[in-house]
This record gives sequence, structure tokens and C-alpha cells, in this order.
Amino acid sequence: MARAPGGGARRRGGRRDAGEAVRKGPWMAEEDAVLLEHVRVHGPRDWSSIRSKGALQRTGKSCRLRWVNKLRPNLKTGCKFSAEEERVVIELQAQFGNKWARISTYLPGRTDNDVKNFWSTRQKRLARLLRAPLRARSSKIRNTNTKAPVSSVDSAMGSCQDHAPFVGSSSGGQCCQAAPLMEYQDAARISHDQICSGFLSFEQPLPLQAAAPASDAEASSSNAAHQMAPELPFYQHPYQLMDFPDMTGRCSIGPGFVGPSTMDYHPYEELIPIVQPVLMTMPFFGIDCARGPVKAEARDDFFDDLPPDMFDSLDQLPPSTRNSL
DNA sequence: AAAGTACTCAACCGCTCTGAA
DNA sequence: CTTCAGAGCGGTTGAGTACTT
Repeated sequence: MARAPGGGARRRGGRRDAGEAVRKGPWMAEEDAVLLEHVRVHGPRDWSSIRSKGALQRTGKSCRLRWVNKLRPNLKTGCKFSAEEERVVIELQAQFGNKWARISTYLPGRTDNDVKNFWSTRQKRLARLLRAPLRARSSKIRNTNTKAPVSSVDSAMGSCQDHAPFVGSSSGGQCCQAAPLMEYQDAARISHDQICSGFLSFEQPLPLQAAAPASDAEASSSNAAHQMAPELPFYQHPYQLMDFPDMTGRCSIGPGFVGPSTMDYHPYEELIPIVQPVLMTMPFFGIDCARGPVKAEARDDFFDDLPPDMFDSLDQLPPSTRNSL
């Protein structure tokens, strides 16, 4: 991603070429070269000495960050997360929480920043997906009658995000339920906190191996983090079913609901037979639970954006859930 | 083609942790 | 035991790019 040199310094109020001032913003190739030379000579440590010696007008923090995120060997820069990597992140996030540095130790070539960015993007995408189908149905598919004012949808979502503490998997709809103007589909939406908590997770433990350090230098620099890795295998998650207050016993979501991007690997047509019964139980898809089979007119771009694994677990649904279908 | 929106990613900030003095 | 500096981490921001309308 090309960016004008110094742009970051401008936007963050940093000053360039101002004597002893600390330089901020995007790194120049020459600076990278200096930093690489420092690492070659001293190893990935003594970051502060780079500035104290006058080699760079960068803080030690900045130097370390640059090394870790961009200059370290064996990084998968410019490479999107694979489906397996996504699985790993999702599983580990559910287990560890937002311990990105720790999670990244399980993903060779990925930095904590990579993982953090991936997760953040995924959260945004999920939040948007959970909202978009409802709006799309309001305007395109359902088309009339029960118009749910978009403003109410937004405000309801906002109220969930802003005021509802996460207290567990069964509480997700409560704050939404309080929104007076929402349709029940809207009320059934998953709260932001549920998403952020890693609530949407896999039930299967992953066959993970602790990533070996890419180099001796890297091993020493992230030794503490790598020591965490042997804690595998994970405990096996119990099913964490989403339930919705106003659809108790009828609509819940089984395990295996994950980020959408892995859907890229499955053609939509393959999913139709299994998607239909699932949709009937997933109110946040914008599908009316009581109205019978879903027509194929359901937005295929939406399905394209869902993970194939999401449907893998259907055969594994707990009996109580399966009976409710 | 233009405008709007979503996505990606680099880099900053503030806080916490850790180890040496 | 306390202090302090350096290192590390997680959250956040915002520019550039890609995609959609």
C-alpha cells in the first residue's frame, strides 16, 4: 500500500527534520536499511540505542514495531489469511480473548498486528452482515408492509453497542428487545458484545502446532510468547448456542458460525440444500422463521460472504436444537 | 465516470510488565 | 523494597485502495 512519505507525520502532528525531534509516520527505505543493520549487528533488541546513537530519529518503540511488523524475516506480508488461519484465529480468540501476540505465535509469518487487523475487519464485516440483510429485505425482498425504519435499526444496534454489557450468550437479545420499533428479526440480532467476545466460535479443537520461531533472533525476541504455545491442546468448547429471547426454543444457532470470508471457497449452489433449513432457524439472516422454505432469491452475495464451515456442523447439532428445526 | 462505501494495513498512543540499579 | 527505563501489548486512527452503486 503506497503512501506518501511523511503523510503519517503530517496527520499525527509529527515533525520531520526538526533537529532532535522524533520522526513519525511512514518509514523510508533508508530508515529500514539502518534498522536492519542495527538488527544484524545487535540483534532485535536495544531499540532505544538506535536513537540515542543518532542512527535514526525514531523512538525505540517505533523501531521495534517496524521490525516486528515489517522487517522481520519470513513474514507473510501482502498475503490474505487462509481459511485455516481464519479458523485458528477464531478458535484462539475464543480461548484466549484478544491476546493477539499470543495468538500470532500459532500463525507462522503473522504478526500480532496482522491478527488484530484481521479480527477487527472481521468484526466490522460481521456487524455489517448482521445488519445488511435486514435492510436488504426491507427494501428489496419484503418490499413493503412492515417497514422497519432504518433509524430504529441503527439506534437499536447502537444501543446494544453502547449500553449493553456482555453477560453471557443468552443475554444478547435483551438490549435489542427493548427497542420499541424493531421487528422481531431485528430484535434477534446478535449484539456487538457477543461478536466481540468470540462468541461465534467453532466447536472443534484445531490440530494446531506451535509455530517454530523463524530465526534465532526472532526466537529470542518473542521468547515469552513462544513459551505459551505448548499449552495446546485446547479444551473443547461446549456448544455455545445463540438464543433469542423472542424465539425461545425455536431459533438458535449452532456452532460453526465463523467469519464470512472463507465462503469464497464454496459455490453458492452447493449450499442451497443445506442452507435452507438453516436459514429457517437463523432469524438474524433476515429470514422469517415461520414462513417456510427460503426461496433461492435470497441474496447470493450474502451467502457468498459466509463461511462454508458454518454449515458443516449441522449434522452435529445437539438433539434439542435439531428437534426444533 | 463519479461518488459513496468497505476494506486493508501501517503506525501511533497509552498502559502494563519486567528486569536492572 | 523502590524506582525507572526499556520492551511489549492491545486499542485506535486514518490514508490509500478496491469495490459497488
